[in-house]
This record gives sequence, structure tokens and C-alpha cells, in this order.
Amino acid sequence: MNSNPATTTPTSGAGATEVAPASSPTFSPLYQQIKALITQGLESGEWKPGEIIPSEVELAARYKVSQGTVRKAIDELAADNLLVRRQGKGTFVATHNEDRVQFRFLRLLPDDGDVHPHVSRLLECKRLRAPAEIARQLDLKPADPVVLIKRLLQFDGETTVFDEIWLPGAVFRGLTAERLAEYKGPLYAMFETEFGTRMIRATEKVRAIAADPSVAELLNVAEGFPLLSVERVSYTYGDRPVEVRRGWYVTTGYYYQNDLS
Amino acid sequence: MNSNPATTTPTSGAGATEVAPASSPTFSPLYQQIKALITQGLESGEWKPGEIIPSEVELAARYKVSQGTVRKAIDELAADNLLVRRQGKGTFVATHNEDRVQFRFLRLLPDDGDVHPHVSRLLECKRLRAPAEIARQLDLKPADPVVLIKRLLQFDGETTVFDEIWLPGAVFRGLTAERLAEYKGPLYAMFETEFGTRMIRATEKVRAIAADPSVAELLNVAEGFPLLSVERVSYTYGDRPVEVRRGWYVTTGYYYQNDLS
DNA sequence: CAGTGGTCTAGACCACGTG
DNA sequence: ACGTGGTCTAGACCACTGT
Repeated sequence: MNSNPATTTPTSGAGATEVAPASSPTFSPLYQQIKALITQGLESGEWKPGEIIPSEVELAARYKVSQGTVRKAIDELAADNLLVRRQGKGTFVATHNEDRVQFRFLRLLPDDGDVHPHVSRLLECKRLRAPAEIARQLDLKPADPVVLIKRLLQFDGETTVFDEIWLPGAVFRGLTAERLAEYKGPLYAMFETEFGTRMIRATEKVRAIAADPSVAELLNVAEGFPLLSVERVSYTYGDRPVEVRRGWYVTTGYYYQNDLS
Repeated sequence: MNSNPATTTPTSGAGATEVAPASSPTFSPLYQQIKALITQGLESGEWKPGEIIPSEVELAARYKVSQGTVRKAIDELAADNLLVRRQGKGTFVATHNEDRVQFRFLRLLPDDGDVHPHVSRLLECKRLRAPAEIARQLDLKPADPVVLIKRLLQFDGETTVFDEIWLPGAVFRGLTAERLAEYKGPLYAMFETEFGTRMIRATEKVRAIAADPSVAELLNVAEGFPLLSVERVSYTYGDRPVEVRRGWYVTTGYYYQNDLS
């Protein structure tokens, strides 16, 4: 269990009977090791999104640690949005499917606060060789195959967002315009259920830019109109980048919401 | 200690000897009550920003609970950035002064990733009666006194940000242009040390807009130039709003950073 | 009722920082 | 050497959800 350099033998540490925290350089707490083991189970597909994972008592037995240690590991994984606790029921693998919190990755809200469902209009879905910049961001070799998706989002009938989405071709083998068109629900839900790739976190760079002619036409605004430019890189398990997304947002009647805390 | 409706008498609950969790409607965990008590101490000024608070053992004794319960309360307060734990030293009240993480509230970063210190240029600081919209956001009565600060931020010599900052006059009594000019360091550090008001969290609404003539001149850009408009409302203890800030950002060579997790 | 996560306690030992 | 927070355990009971 304990993979620290100094300790492999159970000692009398911490009132424990099975394992003991190491007492030397590069000390790693037991619960972090458990956290890594559970993450491994998620990544390997042992427990799939939406499914329940073994109870705390079971995991404690499996890993030969106390329930409290498993609890702390799960606590952190839940804080990272990898797991979801439900009292009385169990602990579940987080999913983009039934989470009513799908707005974790879409920060554009209407000024009047109402909840308008949005509609996606697919423009294009093609495969090509990665441009240098995209390859760099996706951690691919230049000219590796990638998928490029272009789409519009309409909020309440108004065309508000234009997206260019770049995905590694190797991971998204078999992704076609047809399958995209068929699928109902959020893109990330599809990626998760159809391609086994779950988006964990993302970083965004936001800028104000002037609409160029092509984008202006798509979004029904004048050339030079101020748009929000949003460059997103999304990561999956192990902090591996698996999506680069460039969005152009019309922010009249809508705003990009952010909470600093 | 326990303020639940059903329980005031110590029972034999949870292996405890002093208190017990309630067993009825509107149940509130002990550690949350402790959390509230500690927050109260912060708000009342018993422990000031930068100071150390009593050790976990001391607090446990004071509140007649176990150290583990105090620990959980402090854990959450640390997660909320109200406290800072330092192993071997103690637990401290968070401060905007010596935190090297002052970029929690300034999300504008240069494209090249370098760390350019920014310089503030005060344009104006006057007192007036709150416009209706500002009064609403600050939870004041219309025409209540407010302070309005206008300033520019220069990054590496370039004028990049224009800010209009609205503060409740009652709280910021004695805030003048002179005192602002004197003070070195972040604005929030000054608010904290000089006016006893600590900013805890904020929400921002970001939009792309065209520069109007007056702002264009201040920022050295053409009229109509795309700017990032950032509307911030900041809150202090008890989620009371104490600042409304409107910022205009030039995002050429800079971007607004956001992390979705 | 049994099983799950949630709370609480008590006590041990470890790692860190400072005398 | 001592005090601080950090980790780990063991065991009890509570709250919630299903059978």
C-alpha cells in the first residue's frame, strides 16, 4: 500500500495496525495514495460515469486502511468533481449526462437571468492534420490527425455563439457529422459516453476582439462588432489536454459569468 | 453550544461526553456551529487579518468540542480563503497584504506569461449620492452617500485598465484622494487595514463592448475599439456587498484568465 | 430493517517550525 | 524539547434511502 521509499513494512505508526506513514523525504500521505488508486479505477473504466463505486467500508477493506482514510480521499475527489456523494445511497462517478449542473462549462448567461435552453446547429465536422499551434496545445505531433467541428449556438432563437472545436483524431475515431447530429444533449456528455473521454477541468483565455467578415456573417453582426473571444483548453484524467476550443460570443443581452472566491 | 431546537442537554450521542448532534428537523452539524463562531470572531475583529488565531486544542477547549470538530470547521474556513493554515506555526487570518496570491482578484495576464508589476494612476476620488443602480447593488437606500474612485492601471508602462469603483460612504468614511495616493500596495489591502473591511469573494459579469469616446481617450485606443467590460460586485463577511466596480480592459497583449473546475 | 454516507470523539504518532 | 498543524485509526451514533 505505502509506496514511500523509506517504508514498506507495517510499523506501529499512528496507532495503525496495517500501514504507517513514511518518516522520510518525499512523504506522501496514505489518503493521497488511496486517492490515486481510486482515480486509477476511474481512468481505467472500472467504474464508469454515472455508476456507483464500492462503499467506504468496502474500499477500506480492499485497500487495508481505515474508513476515515478512504473518506478523506473521497472527500477530495468529490471536491474535484470526479465523484458525487449521495447520503444514504452511495458514492457515484460524476457524469456530464444527468448532472443538472451542466453550466459548469458554459458561462454565458442572459441579462434577465432566465434559463433559456440553447440549441446547437452543426456547420461542419471534418478530419485534417493538426496545425502547429493546435498540435502544441493538444500535446500531439505536428500533422497528427485531428477533428475540427464548427457549430453555432442559438439562445432563444438568437445566434449567440460560434465555436471551433479541435479534438485529437486518435481518441475521437469514428466521430462524424452524422453521429454529432443524431446525439441529443451536451457535447461533453457524448464525448463521455461514446468515446470514454471525460472532461475534468478547463482553462479559458478571454479577450475582446472585433468581428472579422466571416464570423460577423455567421453571427449576424456588423464587421468590427465587439465579440468575446474565448480560448478553452480542456483536460481529462492525468491532466491530459483533449480539446481546444475557440468561441466567439455575442454579448448583447448576455454576459460571461465568473465567480472569484 | 448546540443551538438546535431539539437538543440542549448533553446526551450520549456519538461517543461524546459534552454535546450531541440534534436528532430532529433543521439539524445543523456541530462543526458548522463552530465555523459560525469562528467567523464571528473574525467579523468582530477579535482576530485581525494577518494575526494568528488560537490553536486547535485551545479552540476545542473553549468551545467544549473535540479537536477533530474544530479541525473540520477550520478546514472549511481555509477552503473559503478566510483562514490560512501553516504547519508547525499555527492558523492565521487571511490577508490581502502579504499574500503572494494577490492575483485572486486581478485576472488580467500578459500573453507572454511574464509577471509585470502594475502601477495605479488615480484620476479622481469624490463623494456623492448613490445613483439608483449602484444603491441597489450595494444594498443602500437611494441617494445614500458613496465614494467614487476612478483610476487607470498601467502594465509595463501601457495603460491597460480603466476602473470606476463605487464604495458605501458610511463604511469608507475618511477615504480621500490623498490617502489613496499615499498608500502603497493593493487597494484591497488598504481597505482591510485602514477601514476594517475585508473582501471575501466577488462575482464578475464580462462582456465585449465598443469603446465610447471618453474611455477611448483614457485608454489610448480608437473610438469603437473592442474592450472587455468587467462588472464586479465584491462581498465581505456575511455576504454583504461592499464594492461595485466597473472595469474597461484593453485585451491586446493581455487576456482575462479563468479556470473551470 | 439494513446499508450508505455524515458527524463526533479520543488518542496516537508524524512533519514542521522555533526555540 | 516543545507546540503547531497533519495523518491515521477505531468505534460510536446520526441522518438519509431504500427494502
